[in-house]
Amino acid sequence: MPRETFFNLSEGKRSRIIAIAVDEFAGKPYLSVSISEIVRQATIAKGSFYQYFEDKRDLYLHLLSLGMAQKLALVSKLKPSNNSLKTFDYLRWMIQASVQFELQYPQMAKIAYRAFVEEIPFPDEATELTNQGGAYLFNDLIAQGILHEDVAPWVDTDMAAFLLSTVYKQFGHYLVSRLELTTADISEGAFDVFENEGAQQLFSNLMDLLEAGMGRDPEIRNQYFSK
Amino acid sequence: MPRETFFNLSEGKRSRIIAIAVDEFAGKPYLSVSISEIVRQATIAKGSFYQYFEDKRDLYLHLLSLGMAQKLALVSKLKPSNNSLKTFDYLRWMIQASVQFELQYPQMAKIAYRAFVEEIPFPDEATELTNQGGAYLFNDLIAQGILHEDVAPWVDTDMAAFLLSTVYKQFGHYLVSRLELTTADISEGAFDVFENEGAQQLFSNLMDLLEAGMGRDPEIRNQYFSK
DNA sequence: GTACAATATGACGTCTCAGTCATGTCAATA
DNA sequence: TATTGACATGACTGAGACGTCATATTGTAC
Repeated sequence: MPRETFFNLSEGKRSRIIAIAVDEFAGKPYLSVSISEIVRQATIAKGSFYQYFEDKRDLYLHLLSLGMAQKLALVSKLKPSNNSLKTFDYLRWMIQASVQFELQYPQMAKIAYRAFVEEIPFPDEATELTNQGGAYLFNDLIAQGILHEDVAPWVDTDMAAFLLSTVYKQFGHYLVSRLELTTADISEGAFDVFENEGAQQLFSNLMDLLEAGMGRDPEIRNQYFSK
Repeated sequence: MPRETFFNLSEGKRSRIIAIAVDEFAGKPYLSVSISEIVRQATIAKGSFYQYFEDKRDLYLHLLSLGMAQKLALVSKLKPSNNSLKTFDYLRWMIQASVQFELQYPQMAKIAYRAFVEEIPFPDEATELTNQGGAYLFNDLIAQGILHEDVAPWVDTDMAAFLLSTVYKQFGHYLVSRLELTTADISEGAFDVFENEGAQQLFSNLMDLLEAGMGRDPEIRNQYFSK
């Protein structure tokens, strides 16, 4: 946790420092981010930094938790009022919301992504913060889906969860390159995946792919029961 | 390319240096790997290193190309004599071969993986070396699959290629954790995905998932043609 | 206006890094 | 034996890293 001094700072100064730090940690691996560079950009003294944060790790974990709070806020806002979606509708919503977050807060998303794929010197604390979106979420979803007969019973729950969480984590990247979105397109939340036609078509195609594979297609189901 | 001096070294010394370097680059991001540490472990002088390699980048690119050569060799060895596999059989083979490589040369696989997901200061040269396994391969595969009527025509080729290449790159990690393989299990090529029953079952389930989703299932096909 | 706490500062210590270079070693050749 | 050239060495440079600390400045309360 940042020191009290940091929270006593003026809103402007605080957010300027955070913005610069986010920029740095989104752009380089943890080990390559330099505190000296951050204080240079923020035009604060080195000593001031260490009055705000215990150390580099402290700043980094603070950014991660800020990002998670942002994501939670966005997801709550986007959550459909209709509470009992079918499995694949819910899945589609989850993926869309996650992609929307990535487009709206690309730097935060990148920091979280780095926490997954790159090594940081303290994996435990970091994964504790970012574990939203891990595979266990999808395990539940699929297990429920099988119970509700949305998902075929022959599906290996664990494997399907792997597949979904992998897609979940990577789909944002793909969508950006596929739709050739520029930073201008997506800055300031200007892009809404729930509204954009191209994005919706991609989601539909993806869900068709997944659902046709895992849905209770009569053919497959018969194969299963005939064994 | 390493300097001539390096190739004049005794086989033992050369491979010792390479093994240590592979270890380091597999264990840390590029920017965090230290030449000083490598020469320390290899008990060679700093100056000697710079007689073998131009610089850090030179060593790294050499490792990448070694890895790609290893992969190519393994894949050629594993290639089934039957040359005209159906799309999904071919896909299954590709994924299995890739996973086998990852199990047999886990460090090399990790280096290549890092080249994909982490930033390195010279992306162009690196991706040129590692571009095997990129999405364009799968684009071709699916396009051909549609032509040969193995793949449903409504499938978005590009999207499916994204899905497959993503799975392709990540499945090895998953298999290791799912089958709870230890380093002892997989060292020295002791593990053969083509023989192991648990692995084969997982591959079957994965392919069922994918094929049921993308295969020419009559139901889906009818939906497509009725539009 | 004075006293005291909170905040700001940047030079500094200590460390490690990539890369250099003058010097040393040694085997093969003449 | 003398020469030569390939290979080995590690102290050194200059840069940059994280984190500290003595000092300066600002702000608040009386």
